[in-house]
Amino acid sequence: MNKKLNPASCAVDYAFQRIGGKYKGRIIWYLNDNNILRYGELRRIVQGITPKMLTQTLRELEEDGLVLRTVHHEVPPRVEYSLTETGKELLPFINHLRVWGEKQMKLEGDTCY
Amino acid sequence: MNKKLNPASCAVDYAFQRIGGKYKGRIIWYLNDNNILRYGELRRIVQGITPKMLTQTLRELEEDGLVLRTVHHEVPPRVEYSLTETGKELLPFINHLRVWGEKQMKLEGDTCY
DNA sequence: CTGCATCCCGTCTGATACTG
DNA sequence: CAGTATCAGACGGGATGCAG
Repeated sequence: MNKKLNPASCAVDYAFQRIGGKYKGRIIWYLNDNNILRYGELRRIVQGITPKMLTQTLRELEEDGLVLRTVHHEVPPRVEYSLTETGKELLPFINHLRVWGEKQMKLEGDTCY
Repeated sequence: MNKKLNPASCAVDYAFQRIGGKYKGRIIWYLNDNNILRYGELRRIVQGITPKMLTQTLRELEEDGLVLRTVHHEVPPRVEYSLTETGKELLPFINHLRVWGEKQMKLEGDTCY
C-alpha cells in the first residue's frame, strides 16, 4: 500500500487519494478489463506523459494494488501492465465519468479552449 | 468555465480535470442532492480544509458549473452552496467510488496508517 | 526497451493574520 | 459570517542524460 496516503477523513477522501492525480484515471481506463499493455504502449497512448511520470504513476498504482506489473526477463526486456481485480472494480466508475465528460465536452462546444 | 483547464486528451482526462483536486470530490458529495450548506458548515464538515482552500475550491466548482452560490444580503452575511443539475449528475459516480473506498478501507485494517 | 538519477521550476497547499 | 492577503514550503511535473 502506498505509504504516502494521508489519513482519510472519509471514504470519498480515501478513494480520491488513491485514484487522484493527473494520469491515474486514464491509465486505469486504458488498461480496461483484460487489456495488457507494455510500458512503451502506455507511453504512446497516455498522451503527454513523460517516462518519469509514467513510471512513477505505475509504481504508485502497483503499490496501491490496482495494477499488476509483470516482468518478462528477455532481451530486450518486456514489462506488461494489467489491472488487478481491485482495479477492475473501478472501471464502471471511470466509464460513467467518461460518459459524463463526453456529454459536458459537447455542451461546451468550441468556447473553451 | 474554468479557464485553467488544459486541452483534454480524452473524456476521462477531461472529467478528472474537472472533479480532481484534493477537496472537490468531498465537497460535491457533502452537497449531495438537495443539501444546501453554508460556507461555515462546509468549513466544519470538510475536515482539514483552510478558509483559503475552501473559497478557492468553491470558486472553481462554481466556474465549472457544478456548484451554485447564493448570496443572501443580510447582516451577518449568509452564503449558501448547492449542486447544479450538472453537479448532481456526478453523485452516483462519487457514491460508487465511496462504496469502493469503504470496502478497501476495511480490507486494509490497521496496517496502513 | 524499460527504466532510474538529477536538476529545476511553477503550481498547489497551508499557516497566519486581517477585513467588510 | 464569509471571506481576503501575504508569505513560505511542499509537491508535482518536465527536461535531460545515463544504465541494464
